[in-house]
Amino acid sequence: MPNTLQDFKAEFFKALAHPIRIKILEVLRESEKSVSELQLLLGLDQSGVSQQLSVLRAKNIIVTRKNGTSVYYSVRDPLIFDLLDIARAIFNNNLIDTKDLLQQLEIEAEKAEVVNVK
Amino acid sequence: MPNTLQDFKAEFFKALAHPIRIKILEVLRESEKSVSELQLLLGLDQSGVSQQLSVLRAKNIIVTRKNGTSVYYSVRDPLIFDLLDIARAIFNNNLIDTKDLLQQLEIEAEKAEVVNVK
DNA sequence: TGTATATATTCAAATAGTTGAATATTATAA
DNA sequence: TTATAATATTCAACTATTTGAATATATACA
Repeated sequence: MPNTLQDFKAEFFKALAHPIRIKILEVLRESEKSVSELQLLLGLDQSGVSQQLSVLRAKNIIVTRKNGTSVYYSVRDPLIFDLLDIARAIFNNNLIDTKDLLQQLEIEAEKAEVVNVK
Repeated sequence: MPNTLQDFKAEFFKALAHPIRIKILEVLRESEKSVSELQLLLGLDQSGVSQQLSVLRAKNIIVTRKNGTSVYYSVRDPLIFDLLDIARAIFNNNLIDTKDLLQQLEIEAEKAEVVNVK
C-alpha cells in the first residue's frame, strides 16, 4: 500500500536535501550556467558538479541546452525559486534547533573575530 | 570552508524528504493531533510515528502541547503549508521524471481497473 | 503504591546517499 | 582520423537514514 504521491513528493525534497544542490539552484537563479562555470562558482571538481547536476536532472528540476561541447543548465520551473524563498523565510523564523543555532552563532562569531584581527 | 547556511537548508529539506513525514504535515494542516490520532490516521505503529515526529521536532518544524498523558503536535510555522502548496504546484507542472511518471500512470490505471471490475 | 495508557528512545540490521578517483562519452577542431 | 575540451558515468569505500523490535519514561488513576 505505497502512498505513491507522498513518495514522489519525498523524492522531490530529497533532491533539494544537499548543500551543493541548493547552492547550484541559487546560482542558477541568476542565469543559466555551463558545467565549467558552475565548477568555478562552486569551487568543486568536474565530477562532483556533474554528479549533483545529474541528481537534479533526474527529478526534472533542471534542464539542459547544448552548445558545442558545453552543456548549459537552467531551472525548469521558476516556482522552485519561490520554494527556496519560502524555505528561507521559514528558516529565518527560527526553524533550526537550538543546538544547531548555537553552533552556527559560534561559527559566525569566529569568522567575525578573524576579520577583526586582520 | 563549510557552506553553513546551505547545510542548514539541506537539513531542513532532509526533514521533509520522507513520505510519512510529508503525510504527517498534511494531516496536521487540518488541526493539531495527538500521537495516537496520527497513528490511526496514518495506519502506523506507535514507535514509527514517534520516530518520524522526533525528526520533525528536531528541526523545529513541529511543536508539542501536553495534556495528561497525551502529546498534541502542530506545525510551528504556517509557511510550511505554503511550501507544500508550492511543491505541489511544481509537482503538477510535471516535476517527476518520465520513467516515474509512467510507472505512476500504470499504477493509477491498475487501480481504475480493479474498481471497474467490481 | 501499583498498574494502565500514551509517548519516547534505543539498538542493530538493512538500505540509501555521498565522495573521490578513474574511466567513458561526445562534439569540435586540427 | 586523431587530439582535445567538456561533460557524464561508474565504482567502491564511507557515512547516514530507515525500519522493526524492544525497552524506557511519564502521567493518571485505582
